[in-house]
Amino acid sequence: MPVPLYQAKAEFFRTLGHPVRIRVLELLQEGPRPVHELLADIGVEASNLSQQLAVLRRTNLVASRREGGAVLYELSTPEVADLLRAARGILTSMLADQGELLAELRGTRGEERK
Amino acid sequence: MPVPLYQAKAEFFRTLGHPVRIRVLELLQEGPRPVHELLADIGVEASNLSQQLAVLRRTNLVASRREGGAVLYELSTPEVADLLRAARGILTSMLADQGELLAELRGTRGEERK
DNA sequence: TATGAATATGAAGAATTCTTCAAATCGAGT
DNA sequence: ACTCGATTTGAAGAATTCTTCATATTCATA
Repeated sequence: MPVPLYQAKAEFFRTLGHPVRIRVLELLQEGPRPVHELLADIGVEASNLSQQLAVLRRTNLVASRREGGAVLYELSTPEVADLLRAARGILTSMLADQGELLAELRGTRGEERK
Repeated sequence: MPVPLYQAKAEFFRTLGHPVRIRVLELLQEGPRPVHELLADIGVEASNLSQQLAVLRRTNLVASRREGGAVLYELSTPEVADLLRAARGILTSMLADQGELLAELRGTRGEERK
């Protein structure tokens, strides 16, 4: 039983534990996209997005290449889609059960915490 | 497109972003287990494990019930297994690619950090 | 080569999460 | 009721992660 693997797994999940990073990954599922486009879709400061992209790059979840004036990002492996799908499955079934954030699922907007 | 859902997803992944919590989930895949047994398998302080179990409980990833003198924990949904499997898939393929932590995968033990 | 748009980087304070310690709770058995 | 083992809780400082600001790069084009 590989011991420090748990550490690696935890780090991996922690990488996904940020709303901007999640959005980026979901957007990239549809194919490569330039930063300025991500920037437009997700509404955060450019430097903030860049920081999050850097995190995703470090962990090799995404890769970037320059295309003319812009930088394109893409998923480094399509398997990420599987993961996101699995997560979506659990989340919706859990939310359905507890029914707590169901409103959110329907787009009600709001900002509760715990 | 549900907006604050990204927040919920991020929180969900962050919940998985801790080595002890990952181990607990993996152990629970094999079925319900009493705390003292988890405690023996994972080598941490009782109060630490308890804190992590509390986190998993809050997010409804696990459920607990009392069985005589001990408290049993179990996954609240077996779908968690899918998620962990998907993560394992990505991780191993990524590690294989970069080959960086491959040694760990084989049980070589060690403690490097970037 | 100078200018500008796009993107990245470094650093600092704010916010969040971890770990640990001490103390509380809950039953079981006496 | 009392005590013991098992588990949880609250709190505080340490450690990590976020956000933001200022500045740096990089390339394209004038």
